[in-house]
Amino acid sequence: MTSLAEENYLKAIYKLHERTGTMVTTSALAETLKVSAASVTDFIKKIAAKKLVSYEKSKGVKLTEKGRLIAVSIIRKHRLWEVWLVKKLAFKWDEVHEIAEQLEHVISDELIDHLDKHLGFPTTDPHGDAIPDAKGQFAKTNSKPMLECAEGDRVKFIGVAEHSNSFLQYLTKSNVNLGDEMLIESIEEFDNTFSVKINKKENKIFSKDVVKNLLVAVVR
Amino acid sequence: MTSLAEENYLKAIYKLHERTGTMVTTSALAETLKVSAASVTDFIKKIAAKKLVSYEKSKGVKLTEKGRLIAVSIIRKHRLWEVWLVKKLAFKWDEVHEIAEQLEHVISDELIDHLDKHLGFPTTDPHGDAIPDAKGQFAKTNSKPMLECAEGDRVKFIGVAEHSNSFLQYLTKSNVNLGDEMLIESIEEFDNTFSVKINKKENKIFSKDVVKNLLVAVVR
DNA sequence: ATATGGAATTAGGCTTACCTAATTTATTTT
DNA sequence: AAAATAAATTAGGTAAGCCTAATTCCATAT
Repeated sequence: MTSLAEENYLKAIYKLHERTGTMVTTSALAETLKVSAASVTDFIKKIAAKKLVSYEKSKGVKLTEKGRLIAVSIIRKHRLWEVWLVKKLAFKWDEVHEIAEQLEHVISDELIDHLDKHLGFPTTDPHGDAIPDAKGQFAKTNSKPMLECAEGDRVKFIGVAEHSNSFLQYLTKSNVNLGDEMLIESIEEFDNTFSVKINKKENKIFSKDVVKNLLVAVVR
Repeated sequence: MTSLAEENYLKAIYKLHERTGTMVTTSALAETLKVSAASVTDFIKKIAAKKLVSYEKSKGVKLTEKGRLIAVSIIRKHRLWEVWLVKKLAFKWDEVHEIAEQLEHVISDELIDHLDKHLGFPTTDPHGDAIPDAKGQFAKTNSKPMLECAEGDRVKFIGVAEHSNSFLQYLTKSNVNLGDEMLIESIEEFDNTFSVKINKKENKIFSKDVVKNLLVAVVR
């Protein structure tokens, strides 16, 4: 049995590790889970005893394979529910996170299998994040932040590195959508402002804060 | 805030009251919730303090209007999710209860509104139970157990009084489905065995245990 | 009116997941 | 290398929701 708290800890550890590539610290977990550091230390000991994480005292934690599989299954569920909310229930991409945070904890493999089928076995969620398969495998993508592109690159906008509502709403308001093709016409060297032509029509100016969070795949 | 335990107590109180028409006893709640009577007494005091139930010591509890509204909203969610599971995800009517028991606790009025719309505002669930509206109102039906019908009655099968998997599976196996039209050809007075013609085609024999759990509406 | 058996409540505890305050450990700065 | 600072851990506690055992309440039969 995996409790709600356990699922949330494992997911948080997974995401923090993905972001930093290092062991996950007590303070980082306390921060993301909005609990005290003391609570984290406590809890970590329990899940370490269950072999869900390996724990080096005062250094941090890492998921074991067992823990990773649970974390990935939660992420799979979260992302499938997000697809459902957007595709079938007509929610906007900035409205689905909190609801999916609840739905992801519903336990039923059959439910997830049926949902996956109902959605046509999607491989990415509404923010462009990959949906792992039932075995915990991610299809690998070749996306990178637009910030790393060069002038003249023709790219496709396939994901966001930042999931805050304000960023998502900024994109919506600017009529920038997943799947858009973008031609990078010029880059202002001084402040990394990008001048981009979208879908061969409109021209847009993106600040550095925007382009570092736009994930793109180079076309051709 | 309403906790998971609270939602389950309120729902159980609602259903037991619906069944018996009287105050709900500690032992009945302990039985349905699978907890000890002592736990029930404890918990009842807490929800009584929150004015969700009125409690007469050693006599039982009754929902207040506040408590009833919460209970009904859980039932509404449960039944809408069941419709979704059957209509959209192709589950069978005997497979949806446990999953809906989890989904019913997801909190988001917007989600339920969107789901309701996605399903075309259904008024009954896959077992024929009425789905209350967002204000907690039930459309009233004129169903009764087939046991109360007379020979020659032409009725429509619109619900089940018993939701056990074994009964649902018996009906499925017998190819008896919600919406079927049934003509009661004869009733064996001795043991209340009913002889019924279904959809003007097949003849079926139903035992008393079956006919008391088939809810029907008289046609014409 | 009283005894009795079943239902309900009280008393005292447990576990989970959290907390604050105090202490220890690790990392930087001087 | 010692001192200062930041991070992590330990100690001791809380609330929710459950438990068993002991006690009290209540309906019914005598």
